[in-house]
Amino acid sequence: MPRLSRAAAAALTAEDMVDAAMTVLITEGLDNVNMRRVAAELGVSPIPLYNRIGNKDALLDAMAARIGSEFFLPVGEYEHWTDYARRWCHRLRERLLAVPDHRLFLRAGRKYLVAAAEPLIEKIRTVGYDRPGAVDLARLLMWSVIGHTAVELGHTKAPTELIDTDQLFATHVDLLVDGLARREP
Amino acid sequence: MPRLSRAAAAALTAEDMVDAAMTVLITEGLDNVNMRRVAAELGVSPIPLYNRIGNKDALLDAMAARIGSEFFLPVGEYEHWTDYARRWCHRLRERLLAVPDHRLFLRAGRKYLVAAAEPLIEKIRTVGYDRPGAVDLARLLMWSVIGHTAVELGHTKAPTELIDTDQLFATHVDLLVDGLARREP
DNA sequence: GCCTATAGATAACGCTGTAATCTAAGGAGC
DNA sequence: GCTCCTTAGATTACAGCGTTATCTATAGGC
Repeated sequence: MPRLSRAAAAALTAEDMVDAAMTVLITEGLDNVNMRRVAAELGVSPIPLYNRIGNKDALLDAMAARIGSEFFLPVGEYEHWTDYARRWCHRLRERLLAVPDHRLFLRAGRKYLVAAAEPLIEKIRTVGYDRPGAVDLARLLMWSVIGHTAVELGHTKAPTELIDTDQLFATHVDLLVDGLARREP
Repeated sequence: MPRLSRAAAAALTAEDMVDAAMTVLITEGLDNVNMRRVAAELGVSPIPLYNRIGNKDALLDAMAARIGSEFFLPVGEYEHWTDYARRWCHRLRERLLAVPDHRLFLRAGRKYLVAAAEPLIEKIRTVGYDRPGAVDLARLLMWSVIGHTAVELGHTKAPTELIDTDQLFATHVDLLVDGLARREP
Protein backbone atom coordinates (compact mmCIF):
# COMPACT_ATOMS: atom_id res chain seq x y z
CA MET A 1 0.00 0.00 0.00
CA PRO A 2 2.46 2.68 -1.21
CA ARG A 3 1.30 6.28 -1.16
CA LEU A 4 -0.59 7.13 -4.35
CA SER A 5 -0.05 10.23 -6.46
CA ARG A 6 -2.79 12.81 -6.25
CA ALA A 7 -3.93 11.93 -9.75
CA ALA A 8 -4.12 8.24 -8.86
CA ALA A 9 -6.01 9.08 -5.67
CA ALA A 10 -8.48 11.18 -7.65
CA ALA A 11 -9.11 8.22 -9.97
CA LEU A 12 -10.29 5.95 -7.15
CA THR A 13 -13.96 4.96 -7.23
CA ALA A 14 -16.32 4.09 -4.41
CA GLU A 15 -16.11 0.46 -5.54
CA ASP A 16 -12.33 0.53 -5.15
CA MET A 17 -12.87 1.67 -1.60
CA VAL A 18 -15.34 -1.09 -0.82
CA ASP A 19 -12.82 -3.53 -2.31
CA ALA A 20 -10.16 -2.23 0.06
CA ALA A 21 -12.55 -2.42 3.01
CA MET A 22 -13.41 -6.05 2.15
CA THR A 23 -9.71 -6.85 1.98
CA VAL A 24 -9.17 -5.43 5.46
CA LEU A 25 -12.28 -7.27 6.70
CA ILE A 26 -11.01 -10.61 5.45
CA THR A 27 -7.39 -10.20 6.52
CA GLU A 28 -7.81 -8.38 9.84
CA GLY A 29 -11.44 -8.65 10.89
CA LEU A 30 -14.24 -6.11 11.21
CA ASP A 31 -12.73 -4.48 14.29
CA ASN A 32 -9.83 -3.30 12.14
CA VAL A 33 -12.03 -1.88 9.40
CA ASN A 34 -11.64 1.83 10.16
CA MET A 35 -11.30 4.87 7.95
CA ARG A 36 -7.55 5.29 8.42
CA ARG A 37 -6.84 1.60 7.85
CA VAL A 38 -8.95 1.36 4.69
CA ALA A 39 -7.41 4.59 3.40
CA ALA A 40 -3.93 3.20 4.06
CA GLU A 41 -4.90 0.03 2.18
CA LEU A 42 -5.61 2.27 -0.81
CA GLY A 43 -2.51 4.40 -0.27
CA VAL A 44 -4.42 7.63 0.41
CA SER A 45 -5.60 9.78 3.30
CA PRO A 46 -9.11 9.20 4.73
CA ILE A 47 -10.42 12.26 2.86
CA PRO A 48 -11.33 10.49 -0.42
CA LEU A 49 -13.36 7.99 1.63
CA TYR A 50 -15.41 10.81 3.08
CA ASN A 51 -15.81 12.44 -0.33
CA ARG A 52 -16.93 9.28 -2.16
CA ILE A 53 -18.62 7.15 0.48
CA GLY A 54 -19.74 9.63 3.13
CA ASN A 55 -18.86 8.16 6.48
CA LYS A 56 -18.09 4.87 8.17
CA ASP A 57 -21.73 3.91 8.46
CA ALA A 58 -22.15 4.25 4.71
CA LEU A 59 -18.99 2.22 4.17
CA LEU A 60 -20.34 -0.65 6.27
CA ASP A 61 -23.63 -0.39 4.39
CA ALA A 62 -21.79 -0.61 1.09
CA MET A 63 -19.93 -3.68 2.33
CA ALA A 64 -23.23 -5.31 3.31
CA ALA A 65 -24.59 -4.44 -0.13
CA ARG A 66 -21.58 -6.07 -1.75
CA ILE A 67 -22.09 -9.25 0.25
CA GLY A 68 -25.80 -9.31 -0.58
CA SER A 69 -25.33 -8.65 -4.27
CA GLU A 70 -22.89 -11.52 -4.64
CA PHE A 71 -25.57 -14.05 -3.78
CA PHE A 72 -27.44 -15.65 -6.64
CA LEU A 73 -28.67 -19.22 -7.06
CA PRO A 74 -30.02 -20.35 -10.46
CA VAL A 75 -33.34 -22.19 -10.50
CA GLY A 76 -33.68 -25.58 -12.15
CA GLU A 77 -36.69 -25.25 -14.42
CA TYR A 78 -38.23 -28.57 -13.45
CA GLU A 79 -37.06 -28.45 -9.85
CA HIS A 80 -39.77 -28.71 -7.21
CA TRP A 81 -40.11 -25.44 -5.32
CA THR A 82 -39.37 -27.11 -1.99
CA ASP A 83 -36.10 -28.47 -3.35
CA TYR A 84 -35.11 -25.05 -4.59
CA ALA A 85 -36.13 -23.43 -1.28
CA ARG A 86 -33.99 -25.91 0.61
CA ARG A 87 -31.01 -25.32 -1.68
CA TRP A 88 -31.53 -21.58 -1.45
CA CYS A 89 -31.47 -21.63 2.36
CA HIS A 90 -28.37 -23.81 2.54
CA ARG A 91 -26.52 -21.76 -0.03
CA LEU A 92 -27.41 -18.51 1.75
CA ARG A 93 -26.09 -19.92 5.02
CA GLU A 94 -22.88 -20.98 3.28
CA ARG A 95 -22.34 -17.47 1.93
CA LEU A 96 -23.12 -15.87 5.29
CA LEU A 97 -20.76 -18.19 7.14
CA ALA A 98 -18.03 -17.02 4.76
CA VAL A 99 -18.55 -13.44 5.96
CA PRO A 100 -16.11 -13.01 8.85
CA ASP A 101 -18.56 -11.07 11.02
CA HIS A 102 -22.30 -11.40 11.51
CA ARG A 103 -22.62 -7.72 12.43
CA LEU A 104 -22.21 -6.98 8.74
CA PHE A 105 -25.12 -8.99 7.41
CA LEU A 106 -27.41 -8.31 10.36
CA ARG A 107 -26.84 -4.63 9.75
CA ALA A 108 -28.38 -4.35 6.32
CA GLY A 109 -28.17 -7.80 4.85
CA ARG A 110 -31.93 -8.08 4.64
CA LYS A 111 -32.22 -5.02 2.48
CA TYR A 112 -29.60 -6.08 -0.01
CA LEU A 113 -30.77 -9.68 -0.23
CA VAL A 114 -34.11 -8.62 -1.68
CA ALA A 115 -32.78 -9.12 -5.20
CA ALA A 116 -31.30 -12.48 -4.21
CA ALA A 117 -34.73 -13.65 -3.07
CA GLU A 118 -36.34 -12.83 -6.39
CA PRO A 119 -35.86 -16.25 -8.03
CA LEU A 120 -37.14 -17.89 -4.85
CA ILE A 121 -40.23 -15.69 -4.90
CA GLU A 122 -40.88 -16.54 -8.55
CA LYS A 123 -40.45 -20.26 -7.91
CA ILE A 124 -42.90 -20.11 -5.02
CA ARG A 125 -45.46 -18.35 -7.19
CA THR A 126 -45.48 -21.30 -9.60
CA VAL A 127 -47.47 -23.38 -7.08
CA GLY A 128 -50.27 -20.84 -6.82
CA TYR A 129 -49.21 -18.15 -4.36
CA ASP A 130 -49.91 -14.56 -5.30
CA ARG A 131 -46.99 -12.15 -5.22
CA PRO A 132 -47.51 -10.79 -1.66
CA GLY A 133 -47.95 -14.31 -0.35
CA ALA A 134 -44.79 -15.51 -2.04
CA VAL A 135 -42.88 -12.49 -0.73
CA ASP A 136 -44.01 -13.21 2.83
CA LEU A 137 -42.96 -16.80 2.50
CA ALA A 138 -39.55 -15.95 1.06
CA ARG A 139 -39.05 -13.41 3.81
CA LEU A 140 -39.84 -16.00 6.44
CA LEU A 141 -37.14 -18.26 5.03
CA MET A 142 -34.64 -15.44 4.61
CA TRP A 143 -35.09 -14.09 8.13
CA SER A 144 -34.84 -17.60 9.54
CA VAL A 145 -31.58 -18.31 7.74
CA ILE A 146 -30.01 -14.94 8.56
CA GLY A 147 -31.07 -15.15 12.19
CA HIS A 148 -30.02 -18.74 12.68
CA THR A 149 -26.66 -18.12 11.05
CA ALA A 150 -26.03 -15.02 13.15
CA VAL A 151 -26.64 -16.99 16.35
CA GLU A 152 -24.53 -19.83 15.00
CA LEU A 153 -21.59 -17.52 14.22
CA GLY A 154 -21.84 -16.06 17.70
CA HIS A 155 -21.69 -19.57 19.09
CA THR A 156 -18.85 -21.00 17.02
CA LYS A 157 -16.69 -17.98 17.85
CA ALA A 158 -17.05 -18.74 21.58
CA PRO A 159 -18.21 -22.37 21.69
CA THR A 160 -19.71 -23.34 25.02
CA GLU A 161 -20.31 -26.93 23.98
CA LEU A 162 -19.92 -29.15 20.94
CA ILE A 163 -22.94 -28.76 18.68
CA ASP A 164 -23.61 -30.22 15.24
CA THR A 165 -24.59 -26.89 13.76
CA ASP A 166 -25.01 -28.29 10.25
CA GLN A 167 -27.53 -30.79 11.53
CA LEU A 168 -29.30 -28.16 13.60
CA PHE A 169 -29.64 -25.87 10.61
CA ALA A 170 -30.78 -28.65 8.30
CA THR A 171 -33.51 -29.60 10.75
CA HIS A 172 -34.60 -26.00 11.03
CA VAL A 173 -34.90 -25.63 7.27
CA ASP A 174 -36.63 -28.99 6.82
CA LEU A 175 -39.24 -28.12 9.43
CA LEU A 176 -39.98 -24.83 7.71
CA VAL A 177 -40.05 -26.12 4.15
CA ASP A 178 -42.00 -29.28 4.95
CA GLY A 179 -44.49 -27.27 6.96
CA LEU A 180 -44.91 -24.75 4.15
CA ALA A 181 -45.33 -27.52 1.58
CA ARG A 182 -48.27 -28.81 3.59
CA ARG A 183 -49.87 -25.35 3.47
CA GLU A 184 -49.74 -24.85 -0.27
CA PRO A 185 -52.80 -22.93 -1.46
CA MET B 1 -25.70 11.21 39.90
CA PRO B 2 -23.84 13.34 42.47
CA ARG B 3 -20.26 12.45 43.26
CA LEU B 4 -20.09 9.71 45.90
CA SER B 5 -17.85 9.73 48.95
CA ARG B 6 -14.95 7.32 48.83
CA ALA B 7 -16.62 5.12 51.41
CA ALA B 8 -19.83 5.00 49.37
CA ALA B 9 -17.84 4.23 46.23
CA ALA B 10 -16.05 1.40 48.01
CA ALA B 11 -19.41 -0.08 49.00
CA LEU B 12 -20.57 -0.47 45.40
CA THR B 13 -21.01 -4.03 44.16
CA ALA B 14 -20.67 -5.46 40.67
CA GLU B 15 -24.46 -5.80 40.62
CA ASP B 16 -24.83 -2.08 41.30
CA MET B 17 -22.65 -1.44 38.29
CA VAL B 18 -24.69 -3.69 36.03
CA ASP B 19 -27.79 -1.88 37.31
CA ALA B 20 -26.26 1.45 36.30
CA ALA B 21 -25.25 0.07 32.91
CA MET B 22 -28.81 -1.18 32.29
CA THR B 23 -30.15 2.25 33.21
CA VAL B 24 -27.88 3.90 30.68
CA LEU B 25 -28.81 1.24 28.11
CA ILE B 26 -32.52 1.90 28.54
CA THR B 27 -32.35 5.68 28.69
CA GLU B 28 -29.62 6.41 26.15
CA GLY B 29 -29.03 3.27 24.10
CA LEU B 30 -26.15 0.83 23.85
CA ASP B 31 -23.94 3.30 21.99
CA ASN B 32 -23.86 5.45 25.11
CA VAL B 33 -22.98 2.58 27.43
CA ASN B 34 -19.32 3.38 28.02
CA MET B 35 -17.12 3.16 31.06
CA ARG B 36 -17.12 6.88 31.81
CA ARG B 37 -20.88 7.21 31.37
CA VAL B 38 -21.72 4.20 33.57
CA ALA B 39 -19.26 5.45 36.20
CA ALA B 40 -20.88 8.89 36.11
CA GLU B 41 -24.29 7.22 36.55
CA LEU B 42 -22.93 5.75 39.79
CA GLY B 43 -21.21 8.97 40.81
CA VAL B 44 -17.69 7.55 40.70
CA SER B 45 -14.66 7.41 38.41
CA PRO B 46 -14.25 4.50 35.98
CA ILE B 47 -11.72 2.84 38.29
CA PRO B 48 -14.20 0.88 40.45
CA LEU B 49 -15.68 -0.56 37.23
CA TYR B 50 -12.29 -1.92 36.26
CA ASN B 51 -11.66 -3.23 39.75
CA ARG B 52 -15.00 -5.04 40.10
CA ILE B 53 -16.03 -5.96 36.57
CA GLY B 54 -12.76 -6.08 34.65
CA ASN B 55 -13.33 -4.32 31.36
CA LYS B 56 -16.07 -3.22 28.99
CA ASP B 57 -16.38 -6.66 27.43
CA ALA B 58 -17.06 -8.19 30.83
CA LEU B 59 -19.59 -5.45 31.55
CA LEU B 60 -21.53 -6.22 28.36
CA ASP B 61 -21.36 -9.92 29.23
CA ALA B 62 -22.76 -9.20 32.68
CA MET B 63 -25.58 -7.20 31.09
CA ALA B 64 -26.37 -10.11 28.78
CA ALA B 65 -26.35 -12.43 31.78
CA ARG B 66 -28.78 -10.15 33.59
CA ILE B 67 -31.15 -10.16 30.64
CA GLY B 68 -30.94 -13.94 30.31
CA SER B 69 -31.42 -14.60 34.02
CA GLU B 70 -34.60 -12.52 34.13
CA PHE B 71 -36.39 -14.90 31.80
CA PHE B 72 -38.49 -17.61 33.36
CA LEU B 73 -41.83 -19.06 32.27
CA PRO B 74 -43.70 -21.44 34.61
CA VAL B 75 -45.03 -24.67 33.12
CA GLY B 76 -48.65 -25.63 33.43
CA GLU B 77 -48.62 -29.19 34.75
CA TYR B 78 -51.29 -30.48 32.40
CA GLU B 79 -50.29 -28.22 29.52
CA HIS B 80 -49.45 -29.98 26.26
CA TRP B 81 -45.76 -29.58 25.47
CA THR B 82 -46.48 -27.90 22.14
CA ASP B 83 -48.57 -25.27 23.88
CA TYR B 84 -45.80 -24.60 26.35
CA ALA B 85 -43.20 -24.48 23.58
CA ARG B 86 -45.29 -21.94 21.71
CA ARG B 87 -45.80 -19.83 24.82
CA TRP B 88 -42.08 -20.09 25.63
CA CYS B 89 -41.08 -18.85 22.19
CA HIS B 90 -43.49 -15.94 22.22
CA ARG B 91 -42.51 -14.91 25.71
CA LEU B 92 -38.81 -15.08 24.86
CA ARG B 93 -39.38 -12.87 21.84
CA GLU B 94 -41.31 -10.40 24.00
CA ARG B 95 -38.45 -10.19 26.48
CA LEU B 96 -35.85 -9.81 23.72
CA LEU B 97 -37.82 -7.08 21.97
CA ALA B 98 -37.75 -5.20 25.28
CA VAL B 99 -33.95 -5.18 25.13
CA PRO B 100 -33.09 -1.97 23.27
CA ASP B 101 -30.27 -3.54 21.27
CA HIS B 102 -29.93 -6.95 19.66
CA ARG B 103 -26.13 -6.81 19.91
CA LEU B 104 -26.55 -7.53 23.60
CA PHE B 105 -28.44 -10.79 23.34
CA LEU B 106 -26.62 -12.02 20.25
CA ARG B 107 -23.39 -11.51 22.11
CA ALA B 108 -23.89 -13.99 24.90
CA GLY B 109 -27.61 -14.38 25.24
CA ARG B 110 -27.49 -18.03 24.26
CA LYS B 111 -25.15 -18.89 27.07
CA TYR B 112 -27.22 -17.24 29.75
CA LEU B 113 -30.53 -18.56 28.48
CA VAL B 114 -29.50 -22.15 29.16
CA ALA B 115 -31.17 -22.01 32.57
CA ALA B 116 -34.27 -20.42 31.05
CA ALA B 117 -34.60 -23.36 28.66
CA GLU B 118 -34.57 -25.91 31.47
CA PRO B 119 -38.35 -26.09 32.01
CA LEU B 120 -38.83 -26.37 28.26
CA ILE B 121 -36.35 -29.23 28.11
CA GLU B 122 -38.11 -31.02 30.95
CA LYS B 123 -41.52 -30.54 29.35
CA ILE B 124 -40.24 -31.94 26.06
CA ARG B 125 -38.87 -35.01 27.84
CA THR B 126 -42.35 -35.88 29.11
CA VAL B 127 -43.35 -37.04 25.62
CA GLY B 128 -40.49 -39.53 25.35
CA TYR B 129 -37.38 -37.65 24.26
CA ASP B 130 -34.15 -38.48 26.03
CA ARG B 131 -32.22 -35.60 27.54
CA PRO B 132 -29.83 -34.93 24.61
CA GLY B 133 -32.73 -35.07 22.18
CA ALA B 134 -34.77 -32.64 24.25
CA VAL B 135 -31.78 -30.31 24.56
CA ASP B 136 -31.31 -30.30 20.78
CA LEU B 137 -34.94 -29.52 20.28
CA ALA B 138 -34.98 -26.71 22.83
CA ARG B 139 -31.84 -25.29 21.26
CA LEU B 140 -33.46 -25.30 17.85
CA LEU B 141 -36.37 -23.27 19.19
CA MET B 142 -34.11 -20.94 21.17
CA TRP B 143 -31.77 -20.21 18.28
CA SER B 144 -34.73 -19.65 15.97
CA VAL B 145 -36.35 -17.16 18.31
CA ILE B 146 -33.12 -15.28 19.07
CA GLY B 147 -32.14 -15.15 15.42
CA HIS B 148 -35.54 -14.14 14.14
CA THR B 149 -35.85 -11.44 16.78
CA ALA B 150 -32.39 -10.07 16.03
CA VAL B 151 -33.27 -9.71 12.35
CA GLU B 152 -36.62 -8.23 13.29
CA LEU B 153 -35.06 -5.61 15.56
CA GLY B 154 -32.63 -4.69 12.79
CA HIS B 155 -35.60 -4.26 10.48
CA THR B 156 -37.91 -2.26 12.73
CA LYS B 157 -35.10 0.17 13.53
CA ALA B 158 -34.69 0.98 9.83
CA PRO B 159 -37.96 -0.21 8.26
CA THR B 160 -37.71 -0.63 4.50
CA GLU B 161 -41.34 -1.68 4.15
CA LEU B 162 -44.37 -2.36 6.30
CA ILE B 163 -44.25 -5.91 7.60
CA ASP B 164 -46.54 -7.66 10.07
CA THR B 165 -43.66 -8.94 12.18
CA ASP B 166 -45.96 -10.48 14.80
CA GLN B 167 -47.64 -12.56 12.12
CA LEU B 168 -44.31 -13.51 10.57
CA PHE B 169 -42.96 -14.69 13.90
CA ALA B 170 -46.11 -16.58 14.81
CA THR B 171 -45.96 -18.44 11.49
CA HIS B 172 -42.29 -19.26 12.06
CA VAL B 173 -43.00 -20.72 15.50
CA ASP B 174 -46.09 -22.61 14.35
CA LEU B 175 -44.17 -24.24 11.52
CA LEU B 176 -41.44 -25.36 13.90
CA VAL B 177 -43.68 -26.60 16.69
CA ASP B 178 -46.20 -28.29 14.42
CA GLY B 179 -43.40 -29.98 12.53
CA LEU B 180 -41.76 -31.16 15.73
CA ALA B 181 -45.06 -32.46 17.08
CA ARG B 182 -45.34 -34.65 14.00
CA ARG B 183 -41.88 -36.11 14.72
CA GLU B 184 -42.50 -37.12 18.32
CA PRO B 185 -40.62 -40.35 19.13
C1' DG C 1 -0.97 9.76 66.47
C1' DC C 2 1.87 7.77 63.03
C1' DC C 3 2.64 4.11 59.03
C1' DT C 4 1.27 1.53 55.62
C1' DA C 5 -1.61 -0.84 52.48
C1' DT C 6 -5.72 -0.49 49.77
C1' DA C 7 -8.44 1.41 46.37
C1' DG C 8 -10.58 5.50 44.25
C1' DA C 9 -9.34 9.98 41.53
C1' DT C 10 -6.74 12.31 38.16
C1' DA C 11 -4.37 12.60 34.22
C1' DA C 12 -2.49 10.60 30.37
C1' DC C 13 -1.83 7.43 26.12
C1' DG C 14 -3.21 5.62 21.91
C1' DC C 15 -6.94 4.83 19.04
C1' DT C 16 -11.24 6.13 16.74
C1' DG C 17 -14.66 9.12 13.59
C1' DT C 18 -14.81 13.39 11.69
C1' DA C 19 -14.03 18.33 10.36
C1' DA C 20 -11.21 22.63 9.87
C1' DT C 21 -7.45 24.12 7.70
C1' DC C 22 -3.67 23.91 4.53
C1' DT C 23 -1.89 23.00 -0.04
C1' DA C 24 -0.97 21.02 -4.51
C1' DA C 25 -2.55 20.62 -9.11
C1' DG C 26 -5.30 21.29 -13.23
C1' DG C 27 -8.02 24.26 -16.16
C1' DA C 28 -9.75 29.22 -17.89
C1' DG C 29 -8.67 33.42 -19.57
C1' DC C 30 -5.62 36.37 -21.68
C1' DG D 1 3.09 30.64 -21.01
C1' DC D 2 1.74 33.04 -17.07
C1' DT D 3 -1.65 33.99 -13.57
C1' DC D 4 -5.61 32.99 -10.97
C1' DC D 5 -9.02 30.28 -9.06
C1' DT D 6 -11.45 26.25 -8.19
C1' DT D 7 -11.31 21.53 -6.84
C1' DA D 8 -10.04 17.85 -3.99
C1' DG D 9 -6.50 15.37 -1.38
C1' DA D 10 -3.15 15.96 2.83
C1' DT D 11 -2.30 17.56 7.30
C1' DT D 12 -3.61 18.67 11.53
C1' DA D 13 -6.70 19.02 15.15
C1' DC D 14 -10.64 17.83 18.25
C1' DA D 15 -13.68 15.21 20.98
C1' DG D 16 -14.78 10.75 22.73
C1' DC D 17 -13.51 6.04 23.57
C1' DG D 18 -11.03 1.91 26.43
C1' DT D 19 -7.48 1.46 29.38
C1' DT D 20 -3.51 2.32 32.49
C1' DA D 21 0.24 4.88 35.15
C1' DT D 22 0.45 7.83 38.64
C1' DC D 23 -1.19 10.45 42.49
C1' DT D 24 -3.69 10.68 46.86
C1' DA D 25 -7.07 10.04 50.47
C1' DT D 26 -8.51 7.04 53.88
C1' DA D 27 -9.14 2.88 56.92
C1' DG D 28 -6.80 -0.19 60.04
C1' DG D 29 -2.69 -1.88 62.96
C1' DC D 30 0.42 -0.62 66.37
